[in-house]
Amino acid sequence: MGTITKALELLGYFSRRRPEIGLTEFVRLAGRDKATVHRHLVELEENGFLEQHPVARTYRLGPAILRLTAVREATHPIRAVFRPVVEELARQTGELCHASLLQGKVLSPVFHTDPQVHGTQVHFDEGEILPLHATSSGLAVLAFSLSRFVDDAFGAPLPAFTDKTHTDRAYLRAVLEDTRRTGVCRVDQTYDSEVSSVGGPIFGPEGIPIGAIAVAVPTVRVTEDKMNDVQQALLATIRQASISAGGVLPRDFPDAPKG
Amino acid sequence: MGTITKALELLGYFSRRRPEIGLTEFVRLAGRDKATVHRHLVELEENGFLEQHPVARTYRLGPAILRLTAVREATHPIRAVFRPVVEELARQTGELCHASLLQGKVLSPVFHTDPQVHGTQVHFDEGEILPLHATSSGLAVLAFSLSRFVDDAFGAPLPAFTDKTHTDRAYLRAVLEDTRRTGVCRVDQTYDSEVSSVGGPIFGPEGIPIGAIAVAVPTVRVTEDKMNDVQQALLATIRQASISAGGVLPRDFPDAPKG
DNA sequence: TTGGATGGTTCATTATTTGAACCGTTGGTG
DNA sequence: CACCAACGGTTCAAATAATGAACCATCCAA
Repeated sequence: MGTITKALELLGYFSRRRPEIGLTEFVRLAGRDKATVHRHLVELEENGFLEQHPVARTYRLGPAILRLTAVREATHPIRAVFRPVVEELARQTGELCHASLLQGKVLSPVFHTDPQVHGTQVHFDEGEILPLHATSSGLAVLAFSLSRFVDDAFGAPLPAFTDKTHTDRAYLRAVLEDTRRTGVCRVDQTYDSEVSSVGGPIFGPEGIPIGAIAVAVPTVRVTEDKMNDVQQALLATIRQASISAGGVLPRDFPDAPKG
Repeated sequence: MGTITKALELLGYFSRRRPEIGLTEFVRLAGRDKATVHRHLVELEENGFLEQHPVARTYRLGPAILRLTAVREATHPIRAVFRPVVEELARQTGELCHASLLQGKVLSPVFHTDPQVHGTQVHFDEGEILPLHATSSGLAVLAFSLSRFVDDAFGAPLPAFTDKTHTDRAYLRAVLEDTRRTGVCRVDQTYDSEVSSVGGPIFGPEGIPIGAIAVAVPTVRVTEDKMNDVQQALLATIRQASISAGGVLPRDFPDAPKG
């Protein structure tokens, strides 16, 4: 494994639950020698990707990350596009909604919001990369991707995240078929216990998915009527977000039924 | 120079003016062999820091940047803190305002806004790392930093950016003295021709600057009255932004005069 | 006072990176 | 239509950087 990859993976250990990490904890997480990890941390810090607390000596994500996001948003304002439509979807559905971008063969969350109208809330950690096969977002992306991409994705190991994660490829391909018919994918506790979700793809300029938007519903609030409402709202959101992002929907993408 | 640094520096070549970069242009910018640069780009892409356009083959900043920003903001929401105060300052002053965070011995811009009330506007590129000695933001940070930090900063070469950039250290130390007295630093075309600016420090929890906010004014609009108004507004903004960011002002920080 | 946990450093050894040389594709020009 | 320039991409022997075992310093709890 390349040295660059080893260093960048250190950045991926941060999360809402783990905003600051010390050297020894990094060593545990990375499984590498302390001297090696230390040198990577110093070099990331020298380049602004980390900053070290002067007293506690723990590290956190640094200003270069923020600066590069500002650069990216200045020219491809995808977060600015996602925010209003995801916030409106959250308002309509009353549930946590999140948007993510395709990163190789995983999804990288870029924005989420929870309207906080209920006593219980889905926990969402924006640092958590999402698998394709075990999430509604991921399956929605696969459903509208090229065959080669799907073959590659299914060619890799498919870990189980809950005891309801589907790993049978024939079954998953049938789910993709169904998603193509309806435009969105519905899953039940395949990634998180006690959470169901409905996800739909966001299309890029070539009519191929570049990301996804999903609505997460605690199973205690799942009813058939509610999930149908969520699905309708999501179909409209997908359309709007894709167009706002400069994308085009495939010609056979299902229309949202009127009403 | 470490391999990690070489790779991360590639990310720094992106800007509003240069949102997408091809392999050959990277080679020119980095001054390294094509095979080396290509391997670094591939490894950055594999980790989500870059994505490659499938047709044009150019690279742009990738989703991992956005995800890590979401993680950082979830726990240290500095951009969320800066945005309202910088937008209000821009509304009050009618000029481009920007906030940046200290990154080693440079400033890394994280948010800027232009109220666009005038026909002419200052160009601002959020990818551009700002030097300390040649900007009002930088000098404001230095004025309230520890002596050792200032000595280190002045111990490095001090490049000139315009023919009005001050590089005489005694002169610059006098500017720092004046800034400590007034709380903010005023400069005239030291970094950009035709642009003057007033900058002030943002303080962290230890009462030491962690960044800065500045107002940039095209020299055609500079009057003594306007710059005094800008200075007053900025003093209030610095105080508010520091407190909102969980910082404390040094006990001898000058009060904004009443009125 | 001692021991454990943490952050940090050194340098011989090992692994990775490097870049000169090469290949393929595309588009413009004569 | 052929050629050339510009660009993206690959290979592998040689060179360089990275690695990690062993060590040191500090702090805090028992």
